[in-house]
Amino acid sequence: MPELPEVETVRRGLQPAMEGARIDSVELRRPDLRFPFPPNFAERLTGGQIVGIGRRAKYLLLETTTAPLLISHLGMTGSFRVEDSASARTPGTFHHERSKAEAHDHAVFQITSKDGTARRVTFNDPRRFGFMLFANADGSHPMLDNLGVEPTGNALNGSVLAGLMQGKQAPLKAALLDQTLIAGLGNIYVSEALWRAQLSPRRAAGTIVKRNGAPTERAALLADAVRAVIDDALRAGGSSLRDYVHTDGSLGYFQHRFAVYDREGEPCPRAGCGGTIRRIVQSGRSTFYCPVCQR
DNA sequence: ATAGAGACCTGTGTGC
DNA sequence: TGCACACAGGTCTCTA
Repeated sequence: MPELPEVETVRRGLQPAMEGARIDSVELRRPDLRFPFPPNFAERLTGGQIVGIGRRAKYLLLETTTAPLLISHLGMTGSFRVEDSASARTPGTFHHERSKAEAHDHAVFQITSKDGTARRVTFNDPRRFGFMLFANADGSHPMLDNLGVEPTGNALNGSVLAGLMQGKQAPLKAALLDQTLIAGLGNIYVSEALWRAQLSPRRAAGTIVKRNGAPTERAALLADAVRAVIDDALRAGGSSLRDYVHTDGSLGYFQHRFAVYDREGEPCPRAGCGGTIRRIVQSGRSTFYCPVCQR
């Protein structure tokens, strides 16, 4: 489920329940996700208080009073859901429904929110590409060390983007997915941003930079497009394709506004373009674009 | 250094 | 209905 807008939506869903909460217990239903849970994971968290929940790129960061900074990634299919403990197991729920919902619940946090409500926060992840790790005592971790600029706020502009792309032979698609350059874009929003900027995903990344390293008009347009698509998706609560996004089980709705993603064969939505959306594979992953208006 | 392929996992949809 | 295959919001590791 997760590119930056989805992860940030999850963070915002967890925050009211978790910030300031006490951790009463942590139950792990298997020893590992993508990586093994750290030693004494549950013990180190239990009894602590959650100071805050943050995000860097696609990583969720949970600060507690008893354990090192908790770094969590949702992988492809990870999700959190928050339930009041009292109503978590609704009487009358059919057995098969429950077992389906709980089939891949791997970690369960029992907490008492600062309003006094007992809640259950459950991490579910069918493919187990997600993980939870502890950072070093100083909050550093190799996974966080080489992350690029956030595509939110005004950190990313034409000149910054030009600096990142200068000299790169890789296609724009691959460069935009590189988390060490820009941190948070994924397969959907790269396709969408390139459509908005009318740039071909196959174009060599370095071609949006002038010889002297200055940004071209294309670089400025692309930087704006990246920020705009992330911002729009955030305001729509992210995109829900196969898994729920929100911690209360509700869906994001940005998927209804995709211009090109998963729209192979459909007409390009750009007024007057007349092109047909095409799907190609770049470094093993689908890219969607309009070959007529994206150059 | 840099670009691409393969690997990690499970579920779902498609076509025969 | 079964079965094989392709594909899925990510990213780490290995190879040229």
